[in-house]
Amino acid sequence: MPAAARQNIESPADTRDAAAPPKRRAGRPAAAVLDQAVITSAALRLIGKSGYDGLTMAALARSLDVAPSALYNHVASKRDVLVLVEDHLAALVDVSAFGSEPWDEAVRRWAWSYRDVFSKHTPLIPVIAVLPVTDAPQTLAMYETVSAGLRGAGFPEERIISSIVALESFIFGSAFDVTAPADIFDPGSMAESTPNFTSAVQSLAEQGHERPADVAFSLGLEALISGLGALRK
Amino acid sequence: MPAAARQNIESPADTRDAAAPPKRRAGRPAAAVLDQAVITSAALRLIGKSGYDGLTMAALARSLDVAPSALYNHVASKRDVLVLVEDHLAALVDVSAFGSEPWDEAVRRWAWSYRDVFSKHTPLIPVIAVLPVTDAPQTLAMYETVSAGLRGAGFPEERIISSIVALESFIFGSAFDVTAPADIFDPGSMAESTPNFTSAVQSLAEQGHERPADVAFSLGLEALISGLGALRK
DNA sequence: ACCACTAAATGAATGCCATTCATTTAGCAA
DNA sequence: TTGCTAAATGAATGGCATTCATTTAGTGGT
Repeated sequence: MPAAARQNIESPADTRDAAAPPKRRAGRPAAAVLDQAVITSAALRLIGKSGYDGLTMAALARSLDVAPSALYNHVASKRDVLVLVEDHLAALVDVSAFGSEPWDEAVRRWAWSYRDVFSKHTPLIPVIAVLPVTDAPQTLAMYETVSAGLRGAGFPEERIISSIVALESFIFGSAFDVTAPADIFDPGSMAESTPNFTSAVQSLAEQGHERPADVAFSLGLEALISGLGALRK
Repeated sequence: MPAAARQNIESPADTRDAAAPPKRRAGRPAAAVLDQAVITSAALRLIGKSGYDGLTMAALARSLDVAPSALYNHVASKRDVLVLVEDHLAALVDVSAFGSEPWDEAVRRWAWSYRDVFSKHTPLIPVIAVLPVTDAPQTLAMYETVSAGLRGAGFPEERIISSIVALESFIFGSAFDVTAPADIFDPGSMAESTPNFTSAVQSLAEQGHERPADVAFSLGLEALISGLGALRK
């Protein structure tokens, strides 16, 4: 299966229609049905419709009107499918402000965009966080842009990667936070034994923020931006 | 499916009791074998030995010399087992510096300890991050201590929870980072097309830090501490 | 024009998995 | 003594990712 090697994610393709044409028995098709781009966009469609629980190799194959085993001619494992999806999403993260805006504003827009994209795809985070950059070219391209931006802003060379990692860690953690239920901090019957926590929760609730996760994200992000910025040359 | 191959719980791979005990047929035991504490510690032992991939309901039952279905008398689902484990770990996080040290030093110790505990248990993070506090009393106790500490340090009431969430998001993200492979940032064949990133990686590597993840964590944590601290009353 | 080779499909099989359920029985309360 | 219930069993269900032998349509070489 030499063709199953990863890399290079192209743009999405067609929308497969549901009308089932005459089913061939086996053998080489008139034209190859599958490739990594087709698999990636089918996976994204499936995730959008059924969530990550619905993303199974069987369901993915079904959505492409293909046998599950056929996928393995193009992908070595389900994890590979997740990597393809991840790299596709990385291209959606907005890095456009690097080069046109001051560094801190560029970081701000990048971080919000990054969090927003992956808050809808939190099951990918454990995959991304330990994924060698080589396997994800779009992700690598994002890092290149951010690195260049920080260097241009006067970040010392040896602190650029650490700064990105710190920001990214915060972003990933915050992406989970977005998906938490609204009442996650309701102490319920334990309220009496946790007075400080309970009143802090109450006090935040009284502020009536629409999305409390945004408040925490803004707070942390601004702290990181000013803290990291203070260490520039 | 052949019933013979389905379940062999009488596997000799038993760590608990080398002497084969007389196996009862069914019915109520002389004394109940299982409860949540027993299940929790067996799960921790199993995770320590085989990792989270090895934590299956079947393996857990086997380690307790019990049928898999017996677990469901004490736990509603595998997720429940994970919650039990999570709450056990929360009790290991060091909050002792709150009350005996200045707030920033207390936060520092808490954060490092929190990260260290969960960096060995990253599969729990997607569970914790959306878990209502009511379901995890030890975790709630931790929040109470931290809340009290921040209040004592002059944090405005309505910013306490957001500050904790920001710190916790950073901690969770950083816990993943600890488990990343050492060469995660090796650009490989893409080095030429990513000069800024590549030289930043190179420059960090030349510093020769033993654990690069610790550098990023320290950098981000100190930024958060000073940024959040600046907003006190 | 033939032929060999190979990429890309099939469908069956493997060995997992979590969870459900009818059944059994020990021990306690009445 | 009777009857109820908690806590166990073992079988069954319907998933899951992955592997493999097999098939066949094109393609490149002669």
